[in-house]
Amino acid sequence: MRLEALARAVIADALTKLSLPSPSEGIPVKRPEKAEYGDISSRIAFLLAKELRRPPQGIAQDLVTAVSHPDIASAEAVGGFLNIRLRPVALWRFLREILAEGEGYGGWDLGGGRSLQVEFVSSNPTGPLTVGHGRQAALGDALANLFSALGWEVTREYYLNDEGRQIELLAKSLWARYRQALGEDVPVPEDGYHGDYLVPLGEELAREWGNKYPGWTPEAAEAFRRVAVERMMGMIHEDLAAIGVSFDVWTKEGDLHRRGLVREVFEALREKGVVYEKDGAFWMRSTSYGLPRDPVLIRSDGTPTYLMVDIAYHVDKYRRGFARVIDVQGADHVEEQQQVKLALKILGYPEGFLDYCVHQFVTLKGREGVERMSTRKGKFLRLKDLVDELGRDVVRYFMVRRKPEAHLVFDMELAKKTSMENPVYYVQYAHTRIASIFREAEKRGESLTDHGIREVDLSPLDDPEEIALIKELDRFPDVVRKAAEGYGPHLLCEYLEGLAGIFHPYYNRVRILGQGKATPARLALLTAVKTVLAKGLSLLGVSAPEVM
RNA sequence: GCGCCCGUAGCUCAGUUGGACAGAGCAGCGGCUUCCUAAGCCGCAGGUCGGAGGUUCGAGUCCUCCCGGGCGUACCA
Repeated sequence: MRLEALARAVIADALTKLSLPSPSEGIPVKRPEKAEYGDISSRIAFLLAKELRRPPQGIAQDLVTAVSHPDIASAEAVGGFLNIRLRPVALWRFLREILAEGEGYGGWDLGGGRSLQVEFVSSNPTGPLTVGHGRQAALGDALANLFSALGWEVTREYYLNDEGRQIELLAKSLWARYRQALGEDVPVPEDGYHGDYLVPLGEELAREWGNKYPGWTPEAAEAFRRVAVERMMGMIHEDLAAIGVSFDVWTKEGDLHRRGLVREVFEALREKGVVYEKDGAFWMRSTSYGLPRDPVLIRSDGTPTYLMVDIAYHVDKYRRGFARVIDVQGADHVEEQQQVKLALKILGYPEGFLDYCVHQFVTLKGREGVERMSTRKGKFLRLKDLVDELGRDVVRYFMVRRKPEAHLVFDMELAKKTSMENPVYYVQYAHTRIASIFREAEKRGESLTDHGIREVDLSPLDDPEEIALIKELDRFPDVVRKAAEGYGPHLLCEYLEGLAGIFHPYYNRVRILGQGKATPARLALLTAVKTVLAKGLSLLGVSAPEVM
């Protein structure tokens, strides 16, 4: 049992003793910011005050007299709050439980093995991945890890849009580069892809194919489309490999069409009476449901829009048996998201099935020319290049360090620093230091065996920083849960930096080895700290090195 | 114009279901290292939480309006 659970149990017991009602929303407990307010406090008296028509402080005082538990050192009523302080023995027991759980510590069984899909990146194969996609890759992968830790069966999925107008433009842009390589002055289409990355490929095709495609014919379009998509996918795979993200399922847009799903879902919407025809196209009556505009589902040339396919894709996800789907997408897709959600609602799919994790964009501070990135204009920094420069861990960590819905200013200066000013190294180095102590302990014959860890006397852990460390370790599972459910891996960064922030000063001040009875106790504590640091970092997709 | 997001210390940002005098890192200033790695540690200073109303015993947190910034507002994806 952890701190919050213990406090709730103790307070529930006191309420029963006093014949007071227990609030339906549960007993609120919180770790106060100030040490003088104890280890854990509750504002329960405020909740009961209205119902009982008594001042909170009086209720809190009654609770103080009724609270009794061998783990509780003291209870106080201050300004209506009930402040509880624990005996160290309770914390030692928490630590022992953490050690017993080992690497599984921090996990939950909330998912119950149900299947959940995280769809992310899903960048069109029109160019390599940019730094912006890097945020999505890091974010999506971290969320997938977090939901796995919550007990969900997680599938990572990439939606591959390998058809349509953008791909046509890509093909034509590549063809233009190919003609240029043959010495012809063919411009890249105005709204095409102007990035340098197509130049060497155009040269390559010029060598390989010679003057086989002098004009932009259907045959040329097909040939250039095929090779362009293939090569762009190759680059995307390189970028994903660089940042260390892999997918379980790749779904191609073309497959959805071939299965007739798009048509079927369109007809289903039509039967619901939300489709109308205008100017030769078919529109969805979204404004009737409060959305700002009606979107086109089927163009006047008979082809479905991206939205229509997207709706069908999500129907497919439901049929594939996912209990929950989280799409990680950029803020420029918000309207699209509203439309998809509306369509699913009209079709009768459950409300909570689909949810979006929307993130804002990345700007690079300290790098000229790529403040605002655009794949089309060829103004971007390739993800792989950033990873090559900074290392995977740094890129990953920086990308998830801010809450998704806020703009991310990627500080190149800070990211390049290898000192502990760089938060990634600050956290990793805490892990490494502990590993280093363990190696030293081994040398000196002071290290703990697995058996020893279970049996060790923890009572020497009475230093305020040792107590603080245990309390912080005790918080870890809640952080994991909040980071997952709130789509906020940044909370995990905060937590890890905080934990490292207690450890480093402690390490600096307190000797671990050669301290008699205190040594095994401290080694046990550091074992738990190390486990939690490693687990936290791994949830973010960041390594926890033994040596740096 | 309309929709969504953001606006907290010089900078980059946290702030859990509204709660106890508003926090961290960096930058600034001042100290500290014979040690299990100084790729460090300690301390000081710094904010009318964009502005104005409102709800509440209590608002950085909820509601309304305004200001500033971003994104979207395509028969593109």
